[in-house]
Amino acid sequence: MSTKPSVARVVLESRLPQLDRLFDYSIPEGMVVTPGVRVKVPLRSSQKNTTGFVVEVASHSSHAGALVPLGDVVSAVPVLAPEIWRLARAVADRQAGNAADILRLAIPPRYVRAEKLWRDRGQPTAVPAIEMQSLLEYSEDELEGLVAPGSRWALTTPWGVDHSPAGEPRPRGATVVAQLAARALAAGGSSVIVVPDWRDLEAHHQALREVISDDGIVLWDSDKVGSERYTEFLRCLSGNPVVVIGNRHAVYAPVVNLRLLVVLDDADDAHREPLAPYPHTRNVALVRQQQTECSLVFAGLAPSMAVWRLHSMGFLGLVEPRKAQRPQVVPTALSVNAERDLRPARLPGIAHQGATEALREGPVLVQVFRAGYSSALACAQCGERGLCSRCHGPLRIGSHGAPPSCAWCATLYARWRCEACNHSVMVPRGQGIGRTVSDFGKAFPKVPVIQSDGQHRVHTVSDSPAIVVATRGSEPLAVGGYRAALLLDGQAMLSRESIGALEDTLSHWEHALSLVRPEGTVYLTEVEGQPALAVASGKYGPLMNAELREREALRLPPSIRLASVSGPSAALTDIASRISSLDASVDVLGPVAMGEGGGRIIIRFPYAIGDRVTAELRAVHLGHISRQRRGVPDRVRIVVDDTGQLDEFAGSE
DNA sequence: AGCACGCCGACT
DNA sequence: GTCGGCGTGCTC
Repeated sequence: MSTKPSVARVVLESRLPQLDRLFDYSIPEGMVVTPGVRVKVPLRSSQKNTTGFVVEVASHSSHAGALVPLGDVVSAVPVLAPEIWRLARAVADRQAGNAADILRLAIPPRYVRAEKLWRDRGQPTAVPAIEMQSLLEYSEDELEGLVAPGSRWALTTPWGVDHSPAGEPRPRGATVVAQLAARALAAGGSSVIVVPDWRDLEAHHQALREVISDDGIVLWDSDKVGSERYTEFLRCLSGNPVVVIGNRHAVYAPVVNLRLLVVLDDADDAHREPLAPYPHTRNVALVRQQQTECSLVFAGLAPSMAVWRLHSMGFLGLVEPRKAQRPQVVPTALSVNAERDLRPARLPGIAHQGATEALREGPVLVQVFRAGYSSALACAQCGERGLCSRCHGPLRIGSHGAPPSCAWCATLYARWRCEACNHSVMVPRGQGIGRTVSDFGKAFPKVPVIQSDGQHRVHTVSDSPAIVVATRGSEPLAVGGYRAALLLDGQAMLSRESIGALEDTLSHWEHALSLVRPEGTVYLTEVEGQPALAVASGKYGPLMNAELREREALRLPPSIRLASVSGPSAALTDIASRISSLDASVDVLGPVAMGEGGGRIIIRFPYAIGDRVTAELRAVHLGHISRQRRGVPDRVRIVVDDTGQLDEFAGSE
């Protein structure tokens, strides 16, 4: 009997939970098969060939039946690194989903041309140039500690704006992260930096390029065209340590010798994976850190609830900037003024005065909540809703200057008359950004007003006096830093019916603060109590601890884990009973009806029994697949640890 | 997903 | 007697 490897264990690229296990195939004589390569394999039942990845080669199979020979090797490039396979398996188990779905996120589609070019070019020989700098805000010990193998951190990034040699402004935090990556690379280790959106990607890429030469940087950008994505992916496999900077899928980058894993702004919605099995970057990163013993850094201006929980448990160390470049914050809620003058209705006197003074020297930021120009319209005279006379759909303003149109049937209304009072002027309903812009234009007639929102985002503003009205998240960077900022809609942001309202609000406040000069002043209107105290002092601990205690009492995340299951009602009752019989600490909310014969339940369970619950969920899911009747379209869908599901659940009740 | 296997009603 | 309905189960 020969002992040479003749069996390939393959994970199939199939979305079916029934096929989410390894299949053994015999390796035909003369075929060169290494772990990680993509292969074509026959599946007897579904006559068609599928593809898969070789996870390992062995000399014996534990499969009782005869082995079918492997089809073809698609490419000799081992695109599935053993480390990534382990990660995919663990993440899939955690999410009660299948590993192939994770691999779909982790391994970009193959481009033959890109692969040829990469192979012909060969391995880069030069070691990337690294420029390490010391930082004002953190000691050298702290920086080294942040990249120490096996360590885990919540890192508060500094406020303020840095500039590239070309004068491009960018958040100071990007400089700090770049220095961490430089230290990891100098120690011979790779870094993976996962950021929420393309703006952060650009800023961090820029900061990295200033300290690490391009051959040491991999840009993992899902917005790139496929061939470029594949090229960058292959560069991770080249055998040399690199720094990968990218958005959420970059967390799966198959780098060699991972030393540092950074997740920026983990509370940002962009870290929620919209594809099954919906793994959140934060959770993938936690699994990967556990498996590889790299250092893990959750970086941001304000901690998320989940990160704060891990910190308060002692699981994450906290590192904060030493030299606070944080501007002074004045909560104005206690100094409400009664006089009526030309100032915007929402703006207290002290903030108005501060803005007036600051505007003599430079730009002032006004942060508002509503996204975009309030799209719904109402009669300016009587307030009646603007509705389409044809189909009764809501009228909207699309772009600036364009006439109103119906959101349903797209009829244009160049000349509109209110049905109630025959008035001819419409205004946005509610407090849109357009309203704020016009209010400030009236209150400060000599100063230009710049508007930035989701649709029309302004990247940077100059150092000359201007009022910059921006929706939260769309604040332009000011070249010289803002002289002052007004945070207008804090109360509305805080009182949203969303579990993420607090952390989201804190992070947007801190972001606005970070764009203001250290000697500037930030005025926070309307907000009182603990949130106002926290942002004024910059000490979030008491507020976060209180919030955590409350969530523990209410059994809300992140103090417990969540799974939501939607599907046919019969399946839900079965799943609910099987899961809740697992342990007394599990409880089930619902079911809430959702459409024809279907509904949704929410399962709450403690972290300690997480593995058992997700494994059982998977087993129950499989059971319901085989019982599924044809023609019934609503399948069972399981979403694990997505707080957005809780918001939707609350909204549907 | 596909596809085969398998056990009950109306047909040459 | 058989052709074929689609419920159930398997895929190395």
